[in-house]
Amino acid sequence: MKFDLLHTDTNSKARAGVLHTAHGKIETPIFMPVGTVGSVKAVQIPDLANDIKAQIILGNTYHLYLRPGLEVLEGAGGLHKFNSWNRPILTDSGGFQVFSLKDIRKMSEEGVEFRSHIDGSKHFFSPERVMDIERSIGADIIMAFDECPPGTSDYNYAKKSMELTHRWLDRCIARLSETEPKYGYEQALFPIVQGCVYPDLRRRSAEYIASKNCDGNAIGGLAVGEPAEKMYEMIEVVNEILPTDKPRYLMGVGTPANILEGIERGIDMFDCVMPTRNGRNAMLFTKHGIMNMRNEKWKHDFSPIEEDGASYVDRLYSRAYLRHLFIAQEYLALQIASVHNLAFYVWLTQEARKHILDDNYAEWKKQMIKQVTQRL
RNA sequence: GGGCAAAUUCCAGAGUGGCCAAAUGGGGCAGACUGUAAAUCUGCUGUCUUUCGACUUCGGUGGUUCGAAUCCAUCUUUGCCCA
Repeated sequence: MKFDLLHTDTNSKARAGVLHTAHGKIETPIFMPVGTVGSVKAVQIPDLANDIKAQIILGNTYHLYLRPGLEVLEGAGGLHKFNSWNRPILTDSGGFQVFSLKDIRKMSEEGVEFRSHIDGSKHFFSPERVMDIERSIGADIIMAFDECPPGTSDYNYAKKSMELTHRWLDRCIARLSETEPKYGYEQALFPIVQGCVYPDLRRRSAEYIASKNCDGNAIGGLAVGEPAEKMYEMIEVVNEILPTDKPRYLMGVGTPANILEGIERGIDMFDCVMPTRNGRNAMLFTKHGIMNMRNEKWKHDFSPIEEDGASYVDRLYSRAYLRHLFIAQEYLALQIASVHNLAFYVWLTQEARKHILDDNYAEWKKQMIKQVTQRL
């Protein structure tokens, strides 16, 4: 995997680059839609590719392992063939589920025992097991198995958790070196920086992760309950250490404003469920602000969803119609909102890229943050 | 023409003497959501007040009672049955 850093903004740390994978290139900074179970919820592949212009999507190791299971994924010839997305895919390792499923899992040095959220059955994830599963899924970028501790963790817990994540990383790397890709193309491992909101831990973690010389590096354990300012501070601390010639992925972030702030601090890749989940819950992100499409104020507003929006749905449908679909609980509402939000998110990162290449990112960002945080 | 039953807050529908401004569901209004256990969850939904609380409501009117959505009389309307 190769990363070309094209330009760094003069007045900020924002970067524009190109990441080359076995399934095509990714122009960074980029937002990556989340498709946990192998599907970006409510969105068809043609819309994802042609309208939203997604360049890479996510899948989740834990979810795909439980359902449909490895036999089916291997039988299909990997996730790309299974879900018909022939562009790059990144799989998360299940590390986030160590956080989100904290009530139905047990952690040890060896790994994590999960109770399936589907049927309660027991499953054991070790770093080695996770690497094997990610080989079977066949994503272009595979995440190391980590623990994502809550943003409210105390120093001692954060330190122990970070050290465990580091030991698990070594085991991931070892396992990967002992195994071959199953479908004949390269899979790149991205390790994950942890350390909660503690600068010295973040520094130590970033140094450790950087020393592994992987094809890209991720920052995890942010936007999990800590204040946004802490998150920005941690990004700054970590990005001083992570190599500039490798892509940096901020995991699970975030709001449009979070993403713009992240880009300014040198992040290249983002993913978040917010555009899809919040979209399904009637929240639209636009370049002019946030809209709750269930609100009565749209009832008689027959203007387009977003006149100058990035998707065809923005001009095809009116606000009043979309509100009607949400109120009537029509499936089409979920699809329109998801397509709109994802198109906006991808547009936002690609627009940021243009302004980085034009060397005026910082001032553009300032204006854009004002717009996107408004409530319409 | 006669008999029976019923009328409750936006709707449906509980409540059958004090714990009732009135269950529950729906509808309506607003909010939350950050590597997806989420097409989910939370709050409000008689009026006034920041709170405590006050006031007006259960088809109409008039009674009984310390106290009525609940009991009585009568009227109105609706449904069913008999002519």
